[in-house]
Amino acid sequence: MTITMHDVAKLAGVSIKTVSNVVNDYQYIKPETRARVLEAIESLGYTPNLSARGLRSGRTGVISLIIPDLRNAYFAELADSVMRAAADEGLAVLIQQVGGKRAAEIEALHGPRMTNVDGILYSVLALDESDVDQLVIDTPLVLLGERIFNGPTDHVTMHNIEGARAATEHLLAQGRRRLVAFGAHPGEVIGSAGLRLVGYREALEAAGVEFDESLVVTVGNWHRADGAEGMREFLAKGIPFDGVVAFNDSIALGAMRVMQDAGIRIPADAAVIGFDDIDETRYTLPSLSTINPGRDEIARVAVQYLKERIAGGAHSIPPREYLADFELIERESSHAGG
Amino acid sequence: MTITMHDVAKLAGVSIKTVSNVVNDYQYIKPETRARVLEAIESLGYTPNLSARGLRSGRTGVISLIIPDLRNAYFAELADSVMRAAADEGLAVLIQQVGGKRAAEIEALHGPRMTNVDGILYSVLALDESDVDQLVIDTPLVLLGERIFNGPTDHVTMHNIEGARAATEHLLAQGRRRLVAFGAHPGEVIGSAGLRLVGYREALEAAGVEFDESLVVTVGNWHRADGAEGMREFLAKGIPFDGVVAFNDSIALGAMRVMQDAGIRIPADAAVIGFDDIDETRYTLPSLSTINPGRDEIARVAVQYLKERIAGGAHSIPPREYLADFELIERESSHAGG
DNA sequence: ACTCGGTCCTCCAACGTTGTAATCTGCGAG
DNA sequence: CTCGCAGATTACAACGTTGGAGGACCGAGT
Repeated sequence: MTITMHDVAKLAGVSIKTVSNVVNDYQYIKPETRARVLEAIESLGYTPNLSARGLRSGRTGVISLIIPDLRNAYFAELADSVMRAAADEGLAVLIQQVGGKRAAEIEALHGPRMTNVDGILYSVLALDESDVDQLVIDTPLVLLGERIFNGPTDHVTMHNIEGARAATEHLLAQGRRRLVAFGAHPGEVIGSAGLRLVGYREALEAAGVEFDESLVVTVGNWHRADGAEGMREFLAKGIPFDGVVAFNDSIALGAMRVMQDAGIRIPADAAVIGFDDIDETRYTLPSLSTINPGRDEIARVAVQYLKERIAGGAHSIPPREYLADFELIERESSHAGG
Repeated sequence: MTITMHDVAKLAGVSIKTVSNVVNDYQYIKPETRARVLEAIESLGYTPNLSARGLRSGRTGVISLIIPDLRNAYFAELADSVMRAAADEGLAVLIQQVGGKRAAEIEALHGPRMTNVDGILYSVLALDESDVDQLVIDTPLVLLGERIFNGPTDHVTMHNIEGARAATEHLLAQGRRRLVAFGAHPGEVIGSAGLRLVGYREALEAAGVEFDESLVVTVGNWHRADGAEGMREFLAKGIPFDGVVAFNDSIALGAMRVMQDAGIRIPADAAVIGFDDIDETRYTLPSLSTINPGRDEIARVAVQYLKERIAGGAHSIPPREYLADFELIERESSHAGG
């Protein structure tokens, strides 16, 4: 039923190994033979069986991308970037959603799915530095995002502290002084939330503005709904503020909506800036200023690193760290004097 | 280096076939033997090699999801729904982005990646009914979305005409009479755009409102940017209107933004309703009324159909068609008398 | 004429698993 | 005490491919 190399070989009058050589671009093949084989492949509609290839060669041409949740626009766009970068390298992407659950992340790293995959891109959310042991696996692995630095693997991420600092400075430069740090995770030091809070504090300090604990708002998950709820609770306290540094765009948008319902004008009464530059920030009312974390660059470098690990062995060279450039994107939500 | 069934078998003192039987839940195994094997698996950290399994059994446990683009929120949410449904069935999902390009869609259906996959969920965008031949493949295939009806495969989608009709009637019921049909694709009859336009016209006719060609606005791609541009061009013509039936949420949001910039109050001056119920419609200002197409149901049924095809052979039973229930979600953008 | 190195191609085994069919054990019925 | 049968396990081959090694051919250098 299915067409194999044997069929192609027979039709082309060569051995199956020659067919294999043609398919794999082996250099010593007579142009004439190559043509004959390609013609046979074409006429039979042959496609290589990737399971067999994977079994024999140990390579499947598939990499896994472990992310919390595609519903979150940031991760959807990250997945998009990764898939484009992977496609350029001839790799397919198997996405695994782990919902930010610890057990699921570990399972994804160690489960049987992994033997079917040449490498893993893992956007860490649930694990932290105490889990470094979990990262020691035979499959090449590249980490995305924060939470684990100096682990045993390559790590590609953004300049979190600097980005948050730039966002904060941007609002401070407009004379805003009571800036809400929106999206904190209490006790977290090393994750995105922790680092971005550091950048926020650095900016305040550099500007000589005193840090006010009551302006730090915790938002558990970083979805729009959580942002809306976090802002609702914060407004209920009646604490005055004139700006919001949100640690991601989704919660910024959720918060903006609640602020507007409460009659707060953006940016006149309070400026807002987010993080991630997801697509919709361009089209909201007002459009949302944000930090572009260099997602395409992150994806490209991460796939590149992974490819090198796949080619050279998971632990052939020491772990690398790459920090992509960020960019502050000024939109209506933080227009000076707006 | 890697641990195989042989290692497990040796440690447990059984044959490798028994290990295989345990792994595959074969019914006739002494509980004691099973326990011994499981213990060996555990202590060695054995995971089955899916390439080998795939080669031998013809099943990989992976299905492919072909979609245009994850950046489009609708497809990101669809992918999310599909992955959850698939995970419940023990299937992993390999997403292939084809960017709405014809060649890429065909390649995805026929390329070598397909031999590595048990079945395909294909959200049709570029192909149409003249391409039905392309759909005749050995791999089980379930179609999502419009464009191809009565093809050789199962087809799961929504009630497009009825949904669009309900959306239109909703605005008509408020006394709106000059409703823009936003997102048309000229000449397309059978795709989402074509069907939704039919629903729009049906509703007008039922209400005795004359159809006005000048209120039909073409929007090529259904991204936010295209919606913004389409509305900008439409407004430039100065044609009066009091409502917008947008054929998807993304273009509705892009359009809303442009309308607001132009000083049009929503819903006071013009009501807006979209299609898809993507997450962000809840948080925009104003929040967007929309048609929930039953995405989870579509995903669940599609995966179910596919699983049955995988179990029973791609062409074991005649093609089925399933239309999910839709729901009209009324939000601020179409509040009566708003 | 003989060797050598480069081309081009083929043979064989192996990757790790599961389908098929065969074997073996015990136990109750005849 | 044998037969039959269900339960439990195993031997063997096969899935389609590629790595490794080797063979045949050919022209050039000695």
